[in-house]
Amino acid sequence: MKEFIKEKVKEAVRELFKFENEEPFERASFEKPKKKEFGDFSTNIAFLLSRELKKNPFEVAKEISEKLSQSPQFEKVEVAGGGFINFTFSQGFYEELLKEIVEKEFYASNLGKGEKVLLEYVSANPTGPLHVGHGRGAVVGDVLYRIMKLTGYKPEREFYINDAGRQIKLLGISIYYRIKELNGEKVELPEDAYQGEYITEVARELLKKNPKIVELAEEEAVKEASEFGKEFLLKRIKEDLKELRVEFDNWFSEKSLYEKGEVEKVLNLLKEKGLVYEKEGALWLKTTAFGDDKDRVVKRSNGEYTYFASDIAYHYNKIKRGYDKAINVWGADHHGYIKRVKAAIEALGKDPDWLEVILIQLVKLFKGGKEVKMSKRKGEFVPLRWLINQVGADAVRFFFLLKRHDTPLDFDIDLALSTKSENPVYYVQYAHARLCSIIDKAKEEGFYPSPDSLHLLNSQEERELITKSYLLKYEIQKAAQKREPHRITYYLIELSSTLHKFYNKHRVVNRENRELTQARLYLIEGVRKTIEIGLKILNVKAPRRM
RNA sequence: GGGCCCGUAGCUCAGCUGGAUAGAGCAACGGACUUCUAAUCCGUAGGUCGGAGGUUCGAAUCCUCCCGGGCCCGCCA
Repeated sequence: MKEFIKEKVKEAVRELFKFENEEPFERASFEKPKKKEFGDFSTNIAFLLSRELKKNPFEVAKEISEKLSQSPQFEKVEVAGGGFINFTFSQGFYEELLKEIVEKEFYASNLGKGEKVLLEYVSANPTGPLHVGHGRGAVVGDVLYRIMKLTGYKPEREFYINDAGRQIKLLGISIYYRIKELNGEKVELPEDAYQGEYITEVARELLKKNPKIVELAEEEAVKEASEFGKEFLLKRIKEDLKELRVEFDNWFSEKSLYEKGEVEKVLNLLKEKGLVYEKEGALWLKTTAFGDDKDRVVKRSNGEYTYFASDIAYHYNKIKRGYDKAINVWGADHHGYIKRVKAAIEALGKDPDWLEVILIQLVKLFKGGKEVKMSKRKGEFVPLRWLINQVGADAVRFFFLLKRHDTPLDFDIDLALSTKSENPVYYVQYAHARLCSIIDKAKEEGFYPSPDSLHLLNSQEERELITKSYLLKYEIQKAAQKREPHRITYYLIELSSTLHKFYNKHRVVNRENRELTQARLYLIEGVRKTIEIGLKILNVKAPRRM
């Protein structure tokens, strides 16, 4: 629709003004105007062209509109507001759109042109169950993946497992102490140990599996506890993700980077470039050469590599795997880290814009008007699983996409459980169920969708349903381009609203008028399909009955 | 001190690569069920888009400064 109008206008401009430069068309807006008096589609192209052509916008707009009025797809083409060109579609054009909606994959496109994109998200440490913050990142990543797939990108999903380094050792220590405790010893937990209840659970499991662990020397036991805990908790994380319907193509292990010597290799590479130096017994990367505020340690004076070091190796690995683009979904608390990683990427000879970082802001839970919090003292977060059990995966997914990912989200649990229109999940799902119910009812009475008499669909509400449904295509494109999956939820709420409005004004099944009934059923089927696709992108259920 | 993000209706937020009279939902008030699902719809009311300048034919949107809020600045991950 948008491309169609753009092409039409381009053609007209070429003929009228012998103007070939396409650049203004890229900057111009071709949109559905907010006010319906302004027609079905509108463009500001005349304003942009007026500069190039040295003519006043109104004149330019007028010439274009006169030319295009003759096209069969438009009922009228008018100039308003000093230079906007407003298009009103002809009945025939609506009919074509509707047929495309019902019969084709109208929502897919090739915007991404086969670009290979690596989407990395969640990447939680296997040192505890997922919390709600992880969940938000998971849903954003997962939905972005679906959106990019529909727009012609070649996305891949990856979870980076931090299964090496200090936090894993600490996990082992924490479990070991709990084992001692379970064994009747009185223990004082180390300051920085993981305190959560789940640690005791892991300890109990380990003790069940290998009761002899208590007889081992501390170092040995801790090592075993680390290994066991890591596996156990990773499994738990995978279960949590499954509950949320989030999947991955690759599970990438940090430890494997060390085992294959990739960390060492990449540091040597940087050393050869003269970007790594020694100071105070530690190894530093000269990130300041690429805009960072200060240089960063990659190997500590005690001989251990930093997390940053393996991250450099990880990103080097991503580069070597040949992706056109890498997108990382991170918690907002990591934002100070972006510059450093981008500096490393540049140091490795890659354009730092190759890496894009999507920051996920905090999620706060509210119930009964009060914030839900876990014990702050123990540094615990609300587990994702708990939230899913409260409101269900559908509501969790939908609510996580109710706001742009970079703004803090207040999650109202009572609202998510409400079965009124105030709850947007129900509002949208209800629209779908309502449509199914009409179609079923019609079937009982012997009516079926048919495109034979679509000319009867000429009311304001019907036309709006058609254009609104078709807009899904452009919403998906915008969401992909701007990496903003929440646009789809907003779109669905709007489409549902348009549908409910139609429903309250027009009756679909009408025994007196078979032609109109079947044409409307055809329309309804198109809308139903559109909502279903939209919900599928969010991976939220589209119920036939509620 | 440096950096990033945010400030839009009573509340929660859309809109932000500049475009026409700034939009939803909730809350408030008044209506619509002998009807394909009232889990819905219609109407009323509600705004100096934090403030001040600037750029422009045109600014919620871009630039500068100020005010207010959040987050980050470790040989942690």
